[in-house]
Amino acid sequence: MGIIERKEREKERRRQEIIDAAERVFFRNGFENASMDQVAEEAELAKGTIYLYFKSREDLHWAIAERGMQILKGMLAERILPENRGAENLGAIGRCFIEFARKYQDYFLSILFFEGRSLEKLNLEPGTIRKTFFEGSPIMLLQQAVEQGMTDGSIRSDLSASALTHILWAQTLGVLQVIHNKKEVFDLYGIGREDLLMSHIEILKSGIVR
Amino acid sequence: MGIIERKEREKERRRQEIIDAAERVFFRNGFENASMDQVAEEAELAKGTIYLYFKSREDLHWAIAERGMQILKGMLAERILPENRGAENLGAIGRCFIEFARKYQDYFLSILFFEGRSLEKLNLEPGTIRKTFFEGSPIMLLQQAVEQGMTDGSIRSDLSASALTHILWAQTLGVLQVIHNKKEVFDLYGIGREDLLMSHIEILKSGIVR
DNA sequence: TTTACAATATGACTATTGGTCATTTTCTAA
DNA sequence: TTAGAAAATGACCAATAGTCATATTGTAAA
Repeated sequence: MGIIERKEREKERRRQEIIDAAERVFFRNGFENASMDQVAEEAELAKGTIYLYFKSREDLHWAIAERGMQILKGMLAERILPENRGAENLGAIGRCFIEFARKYQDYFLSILFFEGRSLEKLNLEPGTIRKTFFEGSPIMLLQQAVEQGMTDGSIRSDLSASALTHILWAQTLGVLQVIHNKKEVFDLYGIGREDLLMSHIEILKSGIVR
Repeated sequence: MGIIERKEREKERRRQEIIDAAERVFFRNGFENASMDQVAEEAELAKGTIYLYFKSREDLHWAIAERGMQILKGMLAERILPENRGAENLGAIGRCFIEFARKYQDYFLSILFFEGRSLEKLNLEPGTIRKTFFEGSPIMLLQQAVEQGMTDGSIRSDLSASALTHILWAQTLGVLQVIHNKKEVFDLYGIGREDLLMSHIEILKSGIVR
């Protein structure tokens, strides 16, 4: 029965096409302003069809963020070298994250969007959150580097690896978020955004490297 | 002309009453679900009247966040002791921030809300942002403690005080945010939220105390 | 007291938009 | 050829932010 498989492929392709269209609309107009009607028009489908593939606007938005997560994960995977010590890899990860935020601003913002909402009332399929934020997530790569660093002695090991991992992620996210959201305020006060990032990395290094 | 002044007082009082009502509605139903009709009803005013005092829903929401900022500032001011060294004060500030987030969760969330959006497209009166986030903001108290610590030698002084200040704020906010938003995920994986906070403080201390 | 005017308040109305569902079209297998 | 499943449609609904012509209230001058 090759037909069933073909249909599945077509279904998946349509799903991707809808995400493609949604990206164009969301990225062009901003997440707050883009409407489902616009997405439908961009996808050249009726609005009802969109809802056959995504159960809500949020769901569609989430799909975009997931793409971002995958891109980030791919970038990180390239930079983490097994022959390096944990601490070095961590530095590479930090710089990589910053590069990602710059290079794929739109994807980065879509990730930021969900990091900034309570997952509790997001009404996603059970397992989705776990999948996106843990298994298969960039955070896990971070955690591996942390664990390696604790083993090879380049990173302090008096804190739990998972706690340390999530702290690093959260702190960095917080800094990137603030830098992005308060752009013009920092400009106004002559506080260099580049400086903020460098200071952040430097503080972290002093805080965890042994 | 006492009448003009009385009218001004009454106008300000009405403004505060509207914020009171909005708080009740927003806190009860959550920021996303509360409607302006509900606020109007709770305030026993017509909806149009609300818009005489606040130019948008966002504006009203902002007023709530500002109250939160003032409460936090008051709490911080109590804990910062001039006789302490900068580093000690910083520790106190960190713990105080965490206490605030716990004790005034609703206000904390309203602050988080705006820290998580781009101020750029917030369409606030010019000066409002500066006032809320800089002059008269809790961040300034933080900065004073940082500067004091640099002077008395308890805090590293190889980074600019303002950069360090905003980094600390942003990192801590990021951690609190993630802890709040991913509650159940952390529970699921047995990562203690208390641990995360303690680790965060510990890492910061190692990173900036000299 | 009366009048004129400004400040304040009202609520019906509009426009936008997320989401639904009865109906139609397309595809597949018997 | 046909019956029925799968996919697609778009008119429609409900919720809600924001507006504005009208009404009410308060004040000062005639």
